[in-house]
Amino acid sequence: MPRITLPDGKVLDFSGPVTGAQVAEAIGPGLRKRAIGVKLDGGEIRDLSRPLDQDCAIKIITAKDDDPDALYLLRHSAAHVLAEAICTLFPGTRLAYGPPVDDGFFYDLKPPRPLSEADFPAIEAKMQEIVAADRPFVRCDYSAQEGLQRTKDDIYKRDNAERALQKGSDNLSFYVSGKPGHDWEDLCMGPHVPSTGWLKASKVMAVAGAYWHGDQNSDQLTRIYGTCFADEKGLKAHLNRIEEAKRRNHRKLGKEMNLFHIEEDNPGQVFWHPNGWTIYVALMEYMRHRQRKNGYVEVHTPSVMARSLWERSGHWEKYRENMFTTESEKRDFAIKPMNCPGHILIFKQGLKSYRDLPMRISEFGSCCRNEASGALHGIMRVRGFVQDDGHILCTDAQVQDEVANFCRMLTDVYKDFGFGVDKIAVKLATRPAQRIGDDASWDRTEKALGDAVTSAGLKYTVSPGEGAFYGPKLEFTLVDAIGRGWQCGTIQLDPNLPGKDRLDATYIDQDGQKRNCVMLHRAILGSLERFLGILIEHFEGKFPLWLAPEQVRILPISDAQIGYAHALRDRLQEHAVRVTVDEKADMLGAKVREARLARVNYFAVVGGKEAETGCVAMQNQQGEKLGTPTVDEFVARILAEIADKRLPAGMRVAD
RNA sequence: GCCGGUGUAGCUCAGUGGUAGAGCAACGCUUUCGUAAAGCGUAGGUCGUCGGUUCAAAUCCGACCACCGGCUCCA
Repeated sequence: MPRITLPDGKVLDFSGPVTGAQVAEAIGPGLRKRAIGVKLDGGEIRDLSRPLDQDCAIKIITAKDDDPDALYLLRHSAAHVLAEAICTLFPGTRLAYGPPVDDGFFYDLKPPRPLSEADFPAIEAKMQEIVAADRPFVRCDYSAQEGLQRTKDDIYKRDNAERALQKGSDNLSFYVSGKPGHDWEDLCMGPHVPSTGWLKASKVMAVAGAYWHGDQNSDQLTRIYGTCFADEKGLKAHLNRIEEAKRRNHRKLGKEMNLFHIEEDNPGQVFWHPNGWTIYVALMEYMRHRQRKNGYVEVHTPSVMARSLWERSGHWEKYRENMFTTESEKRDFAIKPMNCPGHILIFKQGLKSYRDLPMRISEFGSCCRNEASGALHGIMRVRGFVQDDGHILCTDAQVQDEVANFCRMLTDVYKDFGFGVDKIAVKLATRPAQRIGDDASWDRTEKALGDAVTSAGLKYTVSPGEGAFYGPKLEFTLVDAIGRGWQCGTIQLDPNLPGKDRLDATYIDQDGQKRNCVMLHRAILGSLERFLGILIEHFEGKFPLWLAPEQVRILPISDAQIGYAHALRDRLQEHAVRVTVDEKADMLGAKVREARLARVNYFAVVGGKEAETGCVAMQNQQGEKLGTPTVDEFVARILAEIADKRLPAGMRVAD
């Protein structure tokens, strides 16, 4: 006699086991028609056709693009349709694994021949056939033995089945797209939508390689990515978002705006051009200012350090593969991949008192890491980069305050780029299986980090087991203007590196005893290269005035105003405004067009009228006319906006 | 590093075995112009690199390099 509680608190009593479909029907036939699944007690999602045999709170899931549960169901089912289409078109295909993921789903499989984008139209056509047939997804449960028998010819599925049994399943479920024993079936735990007809808005997106179980030494599989939405509108919006991301691509804008380039012969290293370096320096100066305000001292440590130092820090053993090394007079050296050892070496100069703690050391640390060639990605993933790095050497007791202060500093910084607390996702990564330190200290430090986040007005989720072997960490992910996440900030507790067995950073405590510090590794922007890449995409190259490479362009209408234009330029330049004059023989319309396409923040049109009255005709990048202020007013407006670090309209964050 | 794709002028791209093209940008001349493209002209390429097939290769084959999408990696 299950009692079913609905989301609005209403309770339905049934005389016997009911299916999700029957509950939906009981609520209303309209709902029944739109229902695709049911969610139990906020957790498990179940097929509409399966019984609900116990009291539970349920949500009937309907096909909606804004419901993650609905998308999960649709995409999981669409993965089956994709797999069926490929198996039909390419007989002999072995299936491995096909889960829903962010933005869609994939299916890992081994086709008889390599698949490429050229195969997509045929696959999509076959999928649409399956969808048009509107065949039901039918769940068939088999005993372990029978289930294994059904997968015996399929090594990956067989492996999956065995794993499921090991995890404690007492039977194995298969889903048939249509009639059992007749239509295509796949070992799968479900759940699925009622029938293939729900999957009209699906699309094959990409092909990629993947390994079985993600293991490089295991079989190489083909991964086909697809996506599915509740309706065409959702799919179209998704495709538009992809187009939008392409428009904002930092590599494209970097070229267009002449910010940087990367030489083909020198992969992973950025050549910053004047425009790009202007932004880079502005970022660095900004962070320097923030760090000073938060009690950091700035240092600079060598780029090349001897092997012996890296051996003591443990990097030579654990991080060797990612380090560029060199040699001089028979001694090995490495280019630094991290700044932490250098900072500890500075700390260790001279005897430190408890009064010196916490010591907050910052460095715009230029690091090189030998990233795998396939991992390189524009300026987002490079081999040479600069971090807004910092290490806080302190006592255990100071950790929580230091982390809380850090969180506040971080939210202040992110706000200046338009990322309010609602755009910052925080993850607390806790103790991994392989770790040092006792459980009591992990309990304490994990709690300290969590409490520090909360006290800064942020919320966090826990990633169990994701911490480093020596301590827990926080990771801060920014959500950009088009909804993508970028992990930037981090703070990580480390008692290992400053410990006795490593670099042995000590201080004399109040009681005269020598004790080891703990250390917090922390960064807010992370790699400046990457952060700048993120900003390019976030702002679509239309930087706030304080960051923009070309803040003002003066457009004389004819050569007669060039003298006036130069005088205006000199006025602005006195205040270090980044300004140019367009002296080309073009007509005004062409100059305006170019200035706007170049994403210049403001342009000042000066013709005969303005020259006579000492004014400028002011306009912004968006093409809004902003009146004809006098030169003094114009300069004042520009300087005020720079000083404010004002963000583009619509991106400002409320206090 | 692995899988799939791509590589032609500064940029965007056309060119499937027979004399390397277009638009934009650049440069020159004319125009001196009032808010998203004035007109005419000139110049610009070892077709990613190396090797092979062929009378002949941007085009076909092989190797390598870089980039793109993923995977992996990120003590």
